[in-house]
Parts: sequence; structure tokens; C-alpha cells
Amino acid sequence: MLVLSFIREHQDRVIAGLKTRNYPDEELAIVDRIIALDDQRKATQKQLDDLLAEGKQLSKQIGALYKSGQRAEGDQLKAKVAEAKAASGQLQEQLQSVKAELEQTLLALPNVAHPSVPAGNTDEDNEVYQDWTEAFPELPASALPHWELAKKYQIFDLELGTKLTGSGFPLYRGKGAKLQRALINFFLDEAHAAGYEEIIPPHLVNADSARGTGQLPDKEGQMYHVTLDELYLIPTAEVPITNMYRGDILAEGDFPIKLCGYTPCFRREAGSYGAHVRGLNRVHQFDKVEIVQIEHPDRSYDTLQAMLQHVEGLLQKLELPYRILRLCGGDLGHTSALTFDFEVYSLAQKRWLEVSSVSNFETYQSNRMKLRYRGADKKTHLAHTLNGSALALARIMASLLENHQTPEGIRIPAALQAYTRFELLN
RNA sequence: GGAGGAGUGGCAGAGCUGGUUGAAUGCACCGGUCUUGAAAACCGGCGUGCGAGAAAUCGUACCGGGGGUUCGAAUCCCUCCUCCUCCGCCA
Repeated sequence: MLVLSFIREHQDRVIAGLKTRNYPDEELAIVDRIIALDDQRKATQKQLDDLLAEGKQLSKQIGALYKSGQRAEGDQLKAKVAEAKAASGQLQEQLQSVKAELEQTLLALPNVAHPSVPAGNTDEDNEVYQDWTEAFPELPASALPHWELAKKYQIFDLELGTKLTGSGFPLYRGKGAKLQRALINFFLDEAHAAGYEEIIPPHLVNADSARGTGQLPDKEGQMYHVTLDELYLIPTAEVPITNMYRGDILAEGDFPIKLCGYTPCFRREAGSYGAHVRGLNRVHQFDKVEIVQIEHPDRSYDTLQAMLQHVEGLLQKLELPYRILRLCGGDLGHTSALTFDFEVYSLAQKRWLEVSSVSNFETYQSNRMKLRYRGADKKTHLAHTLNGSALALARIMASLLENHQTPEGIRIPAALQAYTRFELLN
């Protein structure tokens, strides 16, 4: 959610940001509508406050009159208060409905795209920011996609997952389960070495948390919803971890707050079927280590760079060829100002797989969750929030299997061997 | 799951037989006096949001959340949430 005063002062930037996101001209009026609603809100608030002040004064007078035994005079004043009360009740309703509409409109307004965000509509328009292809493997013509390798080496079983739960819930077994666990520990240790505190958060969150990071209302249908208890299964550790600071006022010295956490992630992924989602390419439950930072606004873009480097280091140690994309306006998430996606090339599938998304949300999330800090000026300001996958397991597993396959089995990269305790998965 | 108790400012803790209490007091914190410096002592300040104002400041809302009673509620009523104690169940 954008800050109202920012929208008022920088309408041009807000509109430019919408254009980067390919908003049609007729929808740009949303900015004017928001300002009009806010004007209305302010005027109503003023009227209401004045009326309440009047009623409050009268009530005090009545109290004083009663105390001094002038009951009759006090009772006379009651009629006047009743009038003011009726009027204020109406205003209160007005105010509430204006606020509700304003809130709803404001939620519909996406974050202002960073100036570096390229124009474009689809993922085809994303800009290749950087790539690392040293690790491109030479694969024999007989190279198999990961779902075939999984069968060959008993790494994971999708049919069993379907039997137990439904499609898209993989079951890992044997060395596959060990590899999964090794990757999680490797990622956590790397994050720890980079100064991130490890968190094990709850895997279900309440609606306030889901709203804080922007899953509600924007992505309501994408989360699993436990209606009996009004809870949501987390789609990413970003949700509980960032919300740890919801409503807090930090000191400037608290920055940077660096947190990481492993959790399973649950996503309904409604409506996505077909060849491109085979195997582990898109599943309803996958494991991920997430890194989250809460930063001073002056430093958040440096921090974003540092997070990119961290993720790069992981992929290099796993010896996987990757590229970094700067998402274009059309592909940029609603809440993000700037996002870099990491994709790993899978030779066996002959396609890039998204394995990480690193974003700066600036104040968009912190405004929703009222995450502030006290500046040198003693006033409160919104902090910046950032997060990134470091890394998402299912697709890393897929590309690891495919890119490191040999006739003898799957070669485990050196950095990972200390965790798997085996060099070859066969 | 059952019975009882409780949720007040950064913390501790009054108020809870309704009336100028945004809220005593202590601690913490910030500024000042004193001091070579520090401590102590003393003086002053010290919540958040919204609105009005150039500003000083003023208005308004907030004492777990929501609703109600009343001219007026931190104080009374309803409801939900959370915590504590006891009982039950249990990895």
C-alpha cells in the first residue's frame, strides 16, 4: 500500500510507475480518485471531530451541573447532546464508508516501479541483467529430465504423493530425501555465515499477517485457507518472518535486520496444468530457505545488491548455470518496486527454471503492516522490507539432477558433499 | 475440552463503588543545573494514529479486538482473542 502523502506529492511518479506496469490510460484515473476520496475523508474527519468536541464539552458541563446540584439545568443540556450525537453518528458512518472505499482503492494500487524497471508486458520482456554459464554441462543425447531420473534412482515419487494427498505433493525418499535435507542445511549455513539469524516460524498464519505482506487481498485464492480456524498455510516464509515486526517502531541502530528461515511453502497454483509443470517444475508444496531484510530506506538498494550476490554464491557453489533477470513492468509483482529473478538452465528440459526471486518492496509492505523506525529527527518513518529465496528447493533439485547427471549417477557438487555424505546419487 | 483469574503507556504498576484521567507513582530514556569528568541530587521533557495550522499549538480517537448501556466508560454489560492457575487429554 502506498503512502497517501507520497501519492499526493508525487502523482507524476505514481502514474509513471503505473505506465511501466502497462496500465491502460483510462485506469490511471485511480490516482485522482484516491486523492478525491482522501479529500473527502479529511473533510468528514474535521466535521466529525468538531462535533465530537462539542458533545464532549457539553457532557463535562452536565457533569459539573450535577455535582453542584443543578440537576434540572443538566437535564436541559442533554437534549443538545442528543442532537450532536445523532449528527455525529451519521458522520461516523460516512467516515467509515469513505475510509473503506479509500482503503480498497489504495490496495488496488500497486507499488511504484523503480526507475530501472524496463518496460514490457510478459516474461519475454524481462531484461537479462547478468548470467553465469561456466557451469553449462555437456550432456549426452540420452540425458533424462528429472522426473525420469527420479524413477531411475528412487529420488522422489509423485504418484505416491498423489495417493496420499493429491497432485503436486511430492514424496522424497532415500537419497532423494537426504539430498533435500542437505540442500536445506547448506542454504541455512550459508545464510548464517552471511549474518542472517535463523528463524523457525509457524507454518500457518492469521489474516493480519497475510495482509501485512500483501498476500491478502491480492492473492487470496493462492493460499490454502483453513477456514475452521481462519488460518492460512504460508506460501513463503516471507509472511511470518516479515510480520515479526508488524506494528513495531524500531530504532535506527536496529538496522539492518537480517533473518532467514526454512519452511515448506504451500501454494494452490490453481489453473496451472500442462507439460511445463511436469515433475517438480510446479508443485503445491515445496521447501525453501528465505532471506528477509528490514532496512533503512537510504540503504535498501545496496542491500538488494548484497542479497543478489548471496544467491549468486549459492548457485555457483552448486555449479548450476544461471541468469539473473530484471523483471519488466508487466511481470513485476503488485507489492514490489524492483525484482530480480534467478533462473537456472536445465539442459535436459531445454528451458530456464525460476529458482529465486529477490525484491525490494520499499515501504509498500511496511506501510501495510506499520513497520516503522524512529529517525534522527525523532519522528517515525516507514522502514524498507526486502526478501529473496535462497533458495527454493524443488526446482533446484530438478536442475541439480538434470545438470549433474552422469552415466553412473547424479554427481553431488563438492560444496554439498559435506551435507549429503555421499558423492554420487545412484 | 471443563472451572477460575487476568489483559492499562518501553517496563513495572495504580485507577476499575462511571464525570476535566491519555491516564498516579516508580524504573528506563532524552535535555538541563551541579561536577575537571562521571555518579548522586535537583529541574524539565518523554505514547501512537488522524485532522486543522507556516509554526507554536489545538481538536479527535485509542487503557487486548469488536459491539452495547449512558449526557459521559479504562471503569458497567455482551462477544471474541490472548495469557496465567487447577482439572482432563496428549506428542
